[in-house]
Amino acid sequence: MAIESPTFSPLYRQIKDLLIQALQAGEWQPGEAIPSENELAVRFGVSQGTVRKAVDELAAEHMLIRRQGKGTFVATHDDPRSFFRFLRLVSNTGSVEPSISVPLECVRGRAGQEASRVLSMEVGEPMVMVRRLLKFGDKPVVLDEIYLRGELFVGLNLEVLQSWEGSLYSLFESRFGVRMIRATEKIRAIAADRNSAEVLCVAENTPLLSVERVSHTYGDKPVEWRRGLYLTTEHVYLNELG
Amino acid sequence: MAIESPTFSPLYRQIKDLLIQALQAGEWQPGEAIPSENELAVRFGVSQGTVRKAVDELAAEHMLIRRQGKGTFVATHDDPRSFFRFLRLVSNTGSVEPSISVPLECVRGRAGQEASRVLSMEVGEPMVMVRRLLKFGDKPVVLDEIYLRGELFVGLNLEVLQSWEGSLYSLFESRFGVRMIRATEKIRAIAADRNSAEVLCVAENTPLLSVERVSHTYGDKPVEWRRGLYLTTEHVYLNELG
DNA sequence: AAGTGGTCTAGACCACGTC
DNA sequence: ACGTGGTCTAGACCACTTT
Repeated sequence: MAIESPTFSPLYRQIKDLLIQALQAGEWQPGEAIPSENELAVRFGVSQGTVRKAVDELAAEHMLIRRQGKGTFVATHDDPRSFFRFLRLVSNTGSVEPSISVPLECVRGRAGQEASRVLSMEVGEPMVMVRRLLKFGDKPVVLDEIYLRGELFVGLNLEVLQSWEGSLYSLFESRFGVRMIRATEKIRAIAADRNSAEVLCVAENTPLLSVERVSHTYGDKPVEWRRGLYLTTEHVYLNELG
Repeated sequence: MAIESPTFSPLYRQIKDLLIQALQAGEWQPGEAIPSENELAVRFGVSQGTVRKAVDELAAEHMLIRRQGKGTFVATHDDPRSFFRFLRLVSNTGSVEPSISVPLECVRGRAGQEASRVLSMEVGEPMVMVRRLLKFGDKPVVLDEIYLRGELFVGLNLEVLQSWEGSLYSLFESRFGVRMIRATEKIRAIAADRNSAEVLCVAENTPLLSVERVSHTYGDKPVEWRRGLYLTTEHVYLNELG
C-alpha cells in the first residue's frame, strides 16, 4: 500500500519540469533544436508519448516550437511572431510599419518600495531603469519606462541599447540570458503630462493608454516592470478574448 | 493510389468539426453533459483516443469543459469563470465587487455601412442596438453601445433586458440560442464627450478606454459589435500576455 | 461496484524536410 | 532513404464521482 503524494503530479508534468530546468540552465540555447522525442524518452526513461505530452504543453506556452520534419526548437524573441505577442499595437489602417526603438536614458539605482514589491525584491537592491521611445515610421507612439533587476543586467547601459538592432527582449535574451516567458498588463486611460506630451509630440492632456507590465522569466520569476504610454490616435491595442 | 486531398485534415479534426456542428445544432444544451468519450468513439467509428484529442481542443477553446469522474459538459456563460473571460476589468484594489448591468435603451434599426462591414451583413439588414451601463457597486464604470444582428435576436427589447438577472451573454445564450465563442478587442484612449461624461458621472474630457469588440459565435460568424467606454480611475483592464 | 475522464505504454503508419 | 514530428489505435491502469 503506497502513500499517496499530497501533491500528485503525472509523469509528463515531471518531464515537463525537467525540460524547463534544462532550458533554464541553458542546456539548449534559444533558436537551437532540442533532442528528438525518442532521445528524450530514452534519457528520461519514459515512453515517447509521455515526452510528447510534456513537449505539447511547452509548445502551447510558447517555450518550444515544433516543426514537423525538422525537430523541436527553443523559442526565441528574434522570431518576428514573438514581437506581436508582447507588443499588441497595430496601425489603424492595418498597414504594417516597422517599429524602431530609440533609447533615451539608462540609469542604475536602487529599488524603491513600489518596484521592490512588484519585482519581489528587497528595498535598496540594485536596479536598472531604461527610458525609450518607440517609433512607427517617423512617428513616436510609445514612451516606455522600464525597471529591471540590476543583478541580472550587469553591463546594460545606453551604449549597449543604442547599438542593438532588434527588440529589447531579443537583447535581454541573447546578451543577458534572460528570457521573458509571460507578462501581465494593466491598462488604463490617462491624460498626457507635460513631459510625455512633449516626447510624443502631442498636446498636453491628450488621452493616452497607460500600460503597466510585469514580465516573468522561467519559474514565474518577475524580472521586468514596465510602464508604457501609448498614443492611440493612429494605432490600436489589439486583444483576443479566446 | 489515392488522390491526396489538397486540404488534408486529420481524423480528430474532422471529429472536432462534427462535434462543433452538433453543438451548433443544439444537440446538447449549454451546461449539459455530452456523451462519454467511448460513446462518441462508437458513434463516429474511431478510437477513444481520437475523440479525446478532438475534445481536448474544444476544451482548450472553452467550448467544452471536462470534469474528471463526471463527464464533459457544454460550456455556458452562466459559469462565473466565463464572466472574466469577456470583461477583463478588475478593481484597482483587487477587491471583487459584483457588477450590475443597467439597460438604458434598446432600439431596432437597419445596418449602416460600418456595422454591416464589421458584422458581414448587407446594408439595410435589420439590427438591434442596445445601450447599457455597467456599475460596480454604486459607481458607473462602463458605458456600452451594442449592435446585434437583428434576425438572431427577435423579441429582444428593453423589458427583456431589464428583467434579466445575469450577464448579457448569458441572456443571449439561453434566450436566443446565440453563444459567443471568441471576440477581438481594439483598445484606444479617448476623451469623454459631454454625453458619456454625464452618464459616467465624470468631467468632460476625462480620459476613457474605448474598447471596440467584435464577438463571434460558432463558425467564426460575427454577431455582435460593441463599443465600451471604460472609466479607469478605480478599475483596470487586465490582460495576460502568454 | 460501475462509470467517467486522466495517464501511460507500445507499435504502426503518415507527412514533412533533408541528405 | 532516413529522421523528425503528427496521427491513430488498442489496451492497461489510475483518479475522481456517483450509486
